[in-house]
Amino acid sequence: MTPPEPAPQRADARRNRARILDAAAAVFAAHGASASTEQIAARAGVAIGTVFRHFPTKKDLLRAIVKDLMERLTAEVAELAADGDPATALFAFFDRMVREAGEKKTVADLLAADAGVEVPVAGPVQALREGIGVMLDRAQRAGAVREDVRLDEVLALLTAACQGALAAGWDDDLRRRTLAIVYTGLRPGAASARPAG
Amino acid sequence: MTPPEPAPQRADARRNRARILDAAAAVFAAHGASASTEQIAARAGVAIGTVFRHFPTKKDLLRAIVKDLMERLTAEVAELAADGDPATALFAFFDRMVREAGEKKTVADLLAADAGVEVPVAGPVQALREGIGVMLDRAQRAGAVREDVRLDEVLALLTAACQGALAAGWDDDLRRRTLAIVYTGLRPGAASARPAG
Amino acid sequence: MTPPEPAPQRADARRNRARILDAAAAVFAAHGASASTEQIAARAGVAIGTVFRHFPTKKDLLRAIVKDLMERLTAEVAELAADGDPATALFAFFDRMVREAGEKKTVADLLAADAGVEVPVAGPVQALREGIGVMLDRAQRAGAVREDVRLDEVLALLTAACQGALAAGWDDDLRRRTLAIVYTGLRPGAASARPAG
Amino acid sequence: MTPPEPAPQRADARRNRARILDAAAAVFAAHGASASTEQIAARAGVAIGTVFRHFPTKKDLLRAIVKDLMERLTAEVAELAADGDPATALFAFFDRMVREAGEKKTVADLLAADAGVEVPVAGPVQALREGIGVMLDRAQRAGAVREDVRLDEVLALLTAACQGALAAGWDDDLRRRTLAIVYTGLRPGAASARPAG
DNA sequence: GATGAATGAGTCTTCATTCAT
DNA sequence: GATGAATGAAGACTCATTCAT
Repeated sequence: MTPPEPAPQRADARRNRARILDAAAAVFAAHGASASTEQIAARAGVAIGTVFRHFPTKKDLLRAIVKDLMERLTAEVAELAADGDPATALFAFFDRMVREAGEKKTVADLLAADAGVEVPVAGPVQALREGIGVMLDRAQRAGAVREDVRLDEVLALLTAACQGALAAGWDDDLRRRTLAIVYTGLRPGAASARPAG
Repeated sequence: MTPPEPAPQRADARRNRARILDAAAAVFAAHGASASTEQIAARAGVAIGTVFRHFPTKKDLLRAIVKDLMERLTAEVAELAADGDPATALFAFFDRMVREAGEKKTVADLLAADAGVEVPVAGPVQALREGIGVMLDRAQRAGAVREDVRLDEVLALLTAACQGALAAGWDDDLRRRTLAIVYTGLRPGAASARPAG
Repeated sequence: MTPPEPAPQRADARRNRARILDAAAAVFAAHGASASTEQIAARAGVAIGTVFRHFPTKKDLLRAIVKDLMERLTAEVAELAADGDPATALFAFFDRMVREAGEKKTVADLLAADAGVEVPVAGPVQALREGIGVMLDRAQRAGAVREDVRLDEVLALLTAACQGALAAGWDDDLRRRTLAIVYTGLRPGAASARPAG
Repeated sequence: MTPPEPAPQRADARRNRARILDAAAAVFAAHGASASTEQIAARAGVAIGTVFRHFPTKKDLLRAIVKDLMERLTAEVAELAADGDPATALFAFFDRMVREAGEKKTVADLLAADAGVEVPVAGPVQALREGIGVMLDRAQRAGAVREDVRLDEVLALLTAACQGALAAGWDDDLRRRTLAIVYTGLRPGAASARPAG
């Protein structure tokens, strides 16, 4: 019936909405999805009622964060897929996401289609998937990624790296070194390590 | 005052302790660390008071599970490090852990030094770290892993893979394909993919 | 400071006031006095601030509705008491009120001097009471109601019937049959049923 | 699966359960079903958690009170229907219920199949209905109630009287006088007052 | 030692009311 | 005057932890 959060009209409301979203992202990032709504309100500098006026449910708040993120990511993907250097776009995106994951718990949580948040990942994630698919394709055509690598594995590696960075708190150096190994695994010119079983 | 869990004397107490540990592992695996203590008591078939007699705090229970697991893993590592084929032991261990992670949430949670549980990973994880270090060393000497790979990256990759498998629910095939890429990255004989920045 | 609701001057204000009153009557009738003010505002097609500008308190709103109703009823009573057939006016009024009670929760709530609303029934209800008293008097003089019936009982019966109809949702047939019994009890020519104790 | 509240075994638990039930009856009677659970806990002299341990939901508490009451009433009805004087049992029961209604809000609320409490009136109320039906039958055979009165009207009158007494707070004298009129209406030997429409 | 009832702080959510726009 | 966002005090309910039995 009513659209699910159509961005308020009044300036203060819009400002608060943004503040809450930021605060929530930060708090959830720091303490996980079980952080209390009060904390978020406090951090956003509003009363708790305001949080609930904007997001009637904690789930709604989570969803909104994820959606926000999705949109940003999808845009990035689209841009890189269209304009980026075929040989490096995929890796650049990989880098960016993993770095961000270290900061925002949500990034990783969303990639894992769980989080108990029942995100309507259907549409948005598909877009992301497709964008990455395009980058993979172009990278393979450019000879930057071996032919037998499939999208599923790339997504799995991306998820894993994000989750890992998030959970273990990789610093810049560790992230670079670790991803380097992954990239090497993706590049052509090495003996495949396909295991027997 | 009292040492941190001095294995009870009475037979039933010892039995209960074990039951609770099992139940807790299962329940936490299924519902995450936010599962209620009541649930665990129910599954263990004891009253809630009994759980708290054995583990005065939920954290203590978590810690005990982690310790248990750690000991099991350390034993495995030690065995593989001592007796396994230098060229494959590391990969075998990798496989085993990632597979298990898909089943037991705890495995991954512990690897991530977080879980909001402040596990005293200090001692136990060090043992694991050392064991893996030995395997890495032997693998490098056997020419199965390139020289410039360091223990930190291996642990990061392991953590990441476990978390990824856990969060996204990799099936056997996906796990195999994904890890194959990682292993290729670890093997010598490919152009290093060390990125500029 | 300000008199208790000095009928606004501006045309739109007056219109809004009426709309709110109507909406409130309908909403309270449907969901009881615990319905939210937001609902009323929505139904009235105004913002919530407007409701509170006209009625600074929820209680004030309730009171206003009751007052409105009271005035309407009092007018009816006055008319029936003056112009109606002495022998039937009382019963006609009875019928009307009970029927309405089935629809408007408020009618009954107000008759019961409670509703947790502390209605200042003082003045208005007195008017109603007097009107009904007149009708009772005339009915008794016309021989339509036995002599020993007092106003208190009539009011009690009226209250009871309204509440009953309201709570149990009497349909037309049930209302007719049930009130018939009451009327028979009020009519002369039957052995009194005054109980011993 | 589990029975809906099988009376606890431990003495203190049983005692608390009873206290809570009493407190709830009193508090709900005084302030209606919207009274807060805290109030009840306070009055019962227990912590709020205890109330929820015994009755996981406010509704459950309401239900339990109603059930209690139902059982008591049903027993009374059964007794009166079996052993009472056919000519007076119905009126005696009427008296008793209306008197009680003045004290316990719940009595009336339950009779009205509403209260927003979704009482499982199905079974229990049927028992009550039947018992009253028997009393009505016997009264009619004994010539104490006119033939054309049906069970529905009797129940409607009972509901109405209870609600009225409850809402308006009839004192002993008013109750007696008011019910006398109703009883007269039920007795044979008066011209029926069936209205035209 | 085991049991399970009691405790009470903490969480999400609602809603009357206030106030900036 | 109207609008609708912000406030914050309750209220229902959960759950780790304590303690009488």
